[in-house]
Amino acid sequence: MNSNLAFNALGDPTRRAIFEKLQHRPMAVVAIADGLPISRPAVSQHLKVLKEARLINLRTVGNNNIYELNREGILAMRNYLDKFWDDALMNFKALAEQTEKHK
Amino acid sequence: MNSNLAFNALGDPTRRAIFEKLQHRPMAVVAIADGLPISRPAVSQHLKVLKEARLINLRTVGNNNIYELNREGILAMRNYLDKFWDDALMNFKALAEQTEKHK
DNA sequence: ACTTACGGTAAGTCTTAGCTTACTATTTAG
DNA sequence: CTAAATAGTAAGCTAAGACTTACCGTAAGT
Repeated sequence: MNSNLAFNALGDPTRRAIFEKLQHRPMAVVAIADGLPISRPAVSQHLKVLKEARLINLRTVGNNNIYELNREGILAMRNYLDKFWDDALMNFKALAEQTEKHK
Repeated sequence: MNSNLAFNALGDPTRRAIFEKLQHRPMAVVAIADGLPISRPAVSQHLKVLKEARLINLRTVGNNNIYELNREGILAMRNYLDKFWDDALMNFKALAEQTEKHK
């Protein structure tokens, strides 16, 4: 699973802030950078990481680069956590049965 | 929501490795460190971060500190992603309607 | 009691990654 | 056609955090 990149991407608070900004609407880079306490190039670098993690998509309109959420990566993370917890329950159940048998 | 700590915690690849080890069964610190390419104290430090993020729990048995997954933090992350995507869809829908009206 | 195993904390080092400034390219506006 | 606006990349700095060694406590076994 390559949720690895996604977890890594959302591990940074600034990237989470950008991510949550894009929840409201797709935005151009300048708009994303507006309000954030870092420079515009720094934002570009964060966007690159989020894009490679498949958490956001790029759509170019003229000279504007519009970024928007990418359903794919977000649901992949959700599914990872779902499966993770399900598998954990399975393992714990198997472990409990084994311990029981061992008596 | 303080999934912030959780996302931060899982942002590190070593901590993800520890997290996934604990998926199989609860383990003592020495067992967790076994196989990992870092020292035992380093593992302790990672465990502290995971614990503060409510992703794992500590259970002391004699001189053994047994760590195990914490349902609370894991489901909190899952719910965060769920709600995040649902809200995004709502926003996009509202945005589309507004744009339509504007014609 | 003494020793061994477990494991958390402190202090210090060093690498990584996040940031800035500077530069370049492209596109739209006037 | 020139100017202004958008945005990505490069190079270099710096601070954060991941790691190590050393140390200390506590519990269990002999």
